[in-house]
Amino acid sequence: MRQKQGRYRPGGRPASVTPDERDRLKFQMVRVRFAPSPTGYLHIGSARTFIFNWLFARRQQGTMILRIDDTDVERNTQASLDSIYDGLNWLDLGWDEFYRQSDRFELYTKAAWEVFEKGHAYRDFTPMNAAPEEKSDSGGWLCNPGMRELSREESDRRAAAGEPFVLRFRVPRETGRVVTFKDLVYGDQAKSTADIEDFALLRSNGAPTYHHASCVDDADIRITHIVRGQDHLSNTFKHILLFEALGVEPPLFAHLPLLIAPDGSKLSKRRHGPVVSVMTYRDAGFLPHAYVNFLCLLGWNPKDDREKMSRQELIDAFSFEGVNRSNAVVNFTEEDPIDPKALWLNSQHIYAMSVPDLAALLKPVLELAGFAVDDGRLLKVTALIQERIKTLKDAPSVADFFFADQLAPYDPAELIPQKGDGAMAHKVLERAKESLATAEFTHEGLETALRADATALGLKAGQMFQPIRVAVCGRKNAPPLFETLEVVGRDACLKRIGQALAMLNSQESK
RNA sequence: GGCGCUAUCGUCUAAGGGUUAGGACGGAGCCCUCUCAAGGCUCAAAUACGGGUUCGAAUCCCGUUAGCGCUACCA
Repeated sequence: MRQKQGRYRPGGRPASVTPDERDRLKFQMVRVRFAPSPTGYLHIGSARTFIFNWLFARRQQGTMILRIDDTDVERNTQASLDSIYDGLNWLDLGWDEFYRQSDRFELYTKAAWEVFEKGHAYRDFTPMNAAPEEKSDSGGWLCNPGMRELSREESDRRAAAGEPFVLRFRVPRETGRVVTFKDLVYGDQAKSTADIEDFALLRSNGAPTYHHASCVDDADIRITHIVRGQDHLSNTFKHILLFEALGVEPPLFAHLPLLIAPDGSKLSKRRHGPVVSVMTYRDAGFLPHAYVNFLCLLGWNPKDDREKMSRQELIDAFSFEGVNRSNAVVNFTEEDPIDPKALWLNSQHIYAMSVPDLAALLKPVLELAGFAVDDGRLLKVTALIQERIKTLKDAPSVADFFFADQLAPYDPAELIPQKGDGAMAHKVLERAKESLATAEFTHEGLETALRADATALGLKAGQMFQPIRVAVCGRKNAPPLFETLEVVGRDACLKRIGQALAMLNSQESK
């Protein structure tokens, strides 16, 4: 499968392109990237950004690139990186090329000093922990006074003397120029250079900043469309200036509305807990594609009424025209941590699966719950529970009685039918015991026999069936009775009915 | 504070000058029915506020309010 190509394999070689290929691809081939920084697990908002990039790439027959933005050595951890891969692998979408910024530091350093030599950057020797109060005053925040105007000689002298500095971009604000670009989602954007601050390119430890490394990489790997969260919309003006200083044409931009919490705040692990991690949805028994489908519907629509869509349908329908501009709330509460619509969409995808496919997914879940799972029986059970589970994780609690040797304890009062009493339950179960011992053990045969029994006893169908259901399933709600009996099997049915009768007897004797 | 972005049912969204403002989730009710589901039908539920422009505004413009983002040697 093409999508599998880019899957991360620990120890595997990352995909790459040769310079020759690059020139060929440059010829208007769409190239997009997802660029997470490994400072935590894969956030659902990041996952959605990845998905939109992927959809656009596939739609345009372009290239999907994964780039790890790990320029901040202080904050990045291997554990975070691994959990991001876990999340991406679960989504099962894949990528075509891979880059890691920590492998490419020389590229950024070289580019930064080129920008400096061209006069678009200057050394700022202000100590790292300098008082920030100055910045909040009007105008003062644009740059640190004095440093911008330092002569080249003085700058070189202080640098040679070992004084630490950050390399800062020189925004051409005195020109009064207005930077503009057309965002594929948000439309025409404009900002005066007078309102753009001198941002850092290189830290005092020599490491590049996000803005710098990101732009240098985007230029180097020939990204054609930057598709990212709307939180970068304001940063884009800086990036355009940097692209120009680097001497390259800026790519196109498409910013995506953000995913937010029900109270309007941004999703955070501290405040909102595990709902912000994609792994939560895997662990909750979601189908990866169902969750992808759900995320797509947050901030995008196919311009018709479709909700449940296949991967191919999403690819075919995707465009930035369909992306809207306001942030989308992920609907969850403390009691109900999963968005109800996500749950519904998951159930829709489960219902649409073939029984063997679903059974294959259910098997490990049931085994994990401690059941010995026979494949033949699993297929039959799957058909019966398919419309009764919303997630894979629902299966053990819905299908337990098909696999357990011994039923979980239940209240014998549940055996008593509507408008009936213990005597009626007793009568029903005795009669059923006889019928089940001799009836043809298929759902048709069982239905014929048990309906005849109900008539013979002068009972309504429900009054006849409910005690049997409870005796065999251990609860009032279960799949259709005759199919269920058939799958449970004659011996187990008779045994459980016998146990139910014993429970009724001991109740009455009290 | 400065700059930028956004604003339709509780939530996700459609309608980009003329509709009884549509669909979906969730909620309520009914039907189907051996229970539970699934499915079908019905109901409640929205254009933040104020000004314009126009014969006509959810839609265009301005303002207000609210939310979000950027304003780091985080990304």
